[in-house]
Amino acid sequence: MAMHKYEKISVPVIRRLPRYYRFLGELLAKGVTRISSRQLSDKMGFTASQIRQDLNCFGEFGQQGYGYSVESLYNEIGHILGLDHSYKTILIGAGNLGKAVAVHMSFEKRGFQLIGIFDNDSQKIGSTVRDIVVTDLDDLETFCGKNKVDAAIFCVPKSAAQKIAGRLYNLGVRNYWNFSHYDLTVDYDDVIVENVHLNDSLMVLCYRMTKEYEET
Amino acid sequence: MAMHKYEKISVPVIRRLPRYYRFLGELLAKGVTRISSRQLSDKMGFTASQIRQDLNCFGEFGQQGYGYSVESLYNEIGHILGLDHSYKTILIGAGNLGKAVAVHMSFEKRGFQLIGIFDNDSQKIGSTVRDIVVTDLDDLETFCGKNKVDAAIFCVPKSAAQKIAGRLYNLGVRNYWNFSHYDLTVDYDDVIVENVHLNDSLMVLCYRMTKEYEET
DNA sequence: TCCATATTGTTAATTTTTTGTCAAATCAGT
DNA sequence: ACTGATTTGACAAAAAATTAACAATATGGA
Repeated sequence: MAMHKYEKISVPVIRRLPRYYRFLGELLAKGVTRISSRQLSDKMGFTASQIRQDLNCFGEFGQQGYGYSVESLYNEIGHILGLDHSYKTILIGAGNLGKAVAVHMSFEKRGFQLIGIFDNDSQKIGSTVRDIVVTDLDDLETFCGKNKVDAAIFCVPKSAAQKIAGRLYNLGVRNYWNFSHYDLTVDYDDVIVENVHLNDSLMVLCYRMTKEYEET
Repeated sequence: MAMHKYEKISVPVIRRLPRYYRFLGELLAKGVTRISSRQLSDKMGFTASQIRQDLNCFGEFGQQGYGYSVESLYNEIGHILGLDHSYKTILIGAGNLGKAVAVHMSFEKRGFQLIGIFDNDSQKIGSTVRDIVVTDLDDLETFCGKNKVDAAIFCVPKSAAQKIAGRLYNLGVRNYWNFSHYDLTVDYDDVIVENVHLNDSLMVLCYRMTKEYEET
C-alpha cells in the first residue's frame, strides 16, 4: 500500500522526516490521537502546506476534514525511514565519543543493532561498553568473516578513518556513519556515508552569535 | 574591508562556510598556496560557480587569472565565521556525551572558551574533565553571577533541557548548543539555538540504506 | 439527512537556490 | 610589450523548493 510514487525524494524532504517522526512520537507519548497539518505546523515551525506536500511524497495518510491519526502517521514514517530494520552495526573507536554514541543511541529503535565494538588501544580492549566487549581492531577481518556487518560507525581520529574505511569496504561493509572530523569519500557508488561534523555545527553557532552582535 | 554586502546571507550558504574552512585548512596543512574555484570544486563536490557565488556574498577574495590564496581565504572565512572570538562557554552535563564533547572539540579554534562544567550527579561533581572541575548544577546561579557566560552546551537528558534553559535565560545566557534529543524552543527572539540531532542523522542513514536495497 | 465547518491532496504561483555564461582582468611565456 | 590561456565576479537562466489556492471530501451537530 505504501508503494506510492517513487520518483526520487529530495534531500530536504528526507532530512525533515526524522523531525516529523520525533514530534509525532512526542504527541503519541502525550496521548494525542489526531492532528491536522495546521496544528503540526504550529508546533514544528514548518508551513502546513509543506507538511502536506512532504507527506504526499510517500502516500496519502490523512483524511479530509479530519487530519492525521498520530499513531498511524508515526508508524508510517517509521516504516518509510526503515526503522523496522535491524541492520547489524559495528562501532570503531571506544574513546569518549565512541562510548557516548554507543550508550546514548537507542539503535534498536532506529533500525540498527550494535553487534561489535573495536579499538586499537590495549587499555580499552577487553573492557565492556553496553554489554559488548571491546575487541582488538586487528580482529576486524575475523569478526566480519563470521558476522554479516551492514554498517559501521566511525569514532576514530581523522588520520585513521580513511584506512579503516578501506579495510571495511573490502570486508563488504558499505554503509558508514562517520564522526571522524573528516569527509569520508569513497570512490565506489554503492557506498552510503552519513558524515556528522560537530565542528561545523559549532562554527555555525559562532557565525550566528557573531552576526547577532554585529547587527545590534 | 570585509564589510561588503550585508543583505541577509541564506542558510545554505552559511552551512557551507565551515566546509570551505575545513577543506582550505587541509590544503593549507599540505602546503598548497593557491587554488582556483574549479580545483576546489573538484575536491569538494560543489560546482565552481557555487563556490564563487558563495564567497562573493562576503567580498572579493580572488584574483582573476590567478584564483584564491589558500591562506588568506582560510583566514577570511575564519573571520567571517567569527572564529577569532572567544565566547565564554559552559557545559551542562558531564556524562559520556558531555565528556566527549568537552574533550574532542578544540573550542579555542572555533571561537569559544570552555570555562565551566556542571552536573547534578554527586558522583561526577568534583571530578575533572579537561582540567575543569565539574561543579554542582545548583551552583549555576553563583557561577554566572561571577562570570559572564556567552553560551551553554546542553548534554543533558531531554527531560532536563527545557528547565535548565529557562534558568540560563534568566542568568543572561542567550546562545545554546543543544545535544539533548529535544528541540529547544525559546520564546524570546534574542536567543540562538543550534540543535544537534544525532538520532536524525542516524535515521537518515537508515532511510538511505533501506532505499538502496529497495532499488536494487 | 442536511448543512456549515474543517481539512486533505493536488496543482499552480512564487520564491529561493543552483548552475551556466561571459566580459573584464590577470598571469605567464616569449 | 604582446599574446593566449586562465579565472574571477557579475548577471542571466534554469532548476528546485516553498508557499498559496482551491476543489473534493469528510466530519459533527441540528
